[in-house]
Amino acid sequence: MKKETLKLSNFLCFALYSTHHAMNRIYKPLLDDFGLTYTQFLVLVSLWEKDNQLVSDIGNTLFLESSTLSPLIKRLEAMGHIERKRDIDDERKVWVKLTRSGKKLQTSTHCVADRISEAVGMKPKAVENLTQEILNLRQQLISYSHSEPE
Amino acid sequence: MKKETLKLSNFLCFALYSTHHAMNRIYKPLLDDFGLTYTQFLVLVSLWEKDNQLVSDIGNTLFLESSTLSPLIKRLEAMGHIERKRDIDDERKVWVKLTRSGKKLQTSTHCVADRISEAVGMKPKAVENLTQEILNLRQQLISYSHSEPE
DNA sequence: TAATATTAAATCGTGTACGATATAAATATA
DNA sequence: TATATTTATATCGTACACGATTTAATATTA
Repeated sequence: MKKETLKLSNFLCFALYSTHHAMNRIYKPLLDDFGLTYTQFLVLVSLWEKDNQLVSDIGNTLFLESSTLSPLIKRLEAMGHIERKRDIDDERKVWVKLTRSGKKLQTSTHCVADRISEAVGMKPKAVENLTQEILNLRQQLISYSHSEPE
Repeated sequence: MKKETLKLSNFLCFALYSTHHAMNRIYKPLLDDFGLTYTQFLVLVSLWEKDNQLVSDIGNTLFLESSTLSPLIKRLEAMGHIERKRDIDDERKVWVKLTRSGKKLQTSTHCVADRISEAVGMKPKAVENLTQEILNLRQQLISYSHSEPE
């Protein structure tokens, strides 16, 4: 029974890991049409929800470090989807704002969400429930991280 | 209500993505003590479950490509945890086998599983249920991928 | 048997991801 | 005011992760 617990199929972490990858494999070809990666798409989603955010705001929303976001945001800027602007009062801060092109992507990527929803193939209520359960777990893990110094 | 659907917090994919990362942040310092990354750990778990596998077997188990596994397995070999050996009858195939050191790690990493279980903080039955629901979703996503040529 | 196709693993290029560190600016303290 | 500390972002090094390609070996077919 100790053996049973060690089986890969019983690992909650592996379920999360492998299912995330399975999801990403569906997203990839869909986002390729727009020249976006999944993480770049997430940054745009967060900006569509609330435009004009600091790099650190986006990091807090997506749980990502500046070492991940800085190059990624520069790529989005190079593609013309966002603009970066230093804060006038506090030049350490960088504001990230959607361009016309970045805003337009919100409409044109509607089909992506539709296809994902189709791929998931669950009733909206079931999706909502599962999402909430996973978010509860995330909350629990983050609380544990904060409580443990190491 | 269209707007509501677009909120990041309602994205099942983002729940998976961010919770996987939250899990990884707990694993990392624990596995650091053994000089392992999470993916390397998964390869070892799969070998502890069944020793002497082909690179492609491990890929099927973990849903990873040879382009990910080849360098990773070489690192595990350099650390002395596994051995690679070409098949005699079919030299395209590479068998991956645990060394004494790799086998020993199974015992010494028991504490890692304990800490993870503590961090998750759910009853075994609840963990099992959530894991199964996520695995069902993975199965659904993979089926969809296979049914869609693109 | 020779030419072709398939297969298993490895390599290459791009893009995350993170910890550690650097840089520069703002704030706190002496 | 000079010094120290903190803060926001960026850079660097390492390791995934994937698709496309390569290499070498095996299998198929003409």
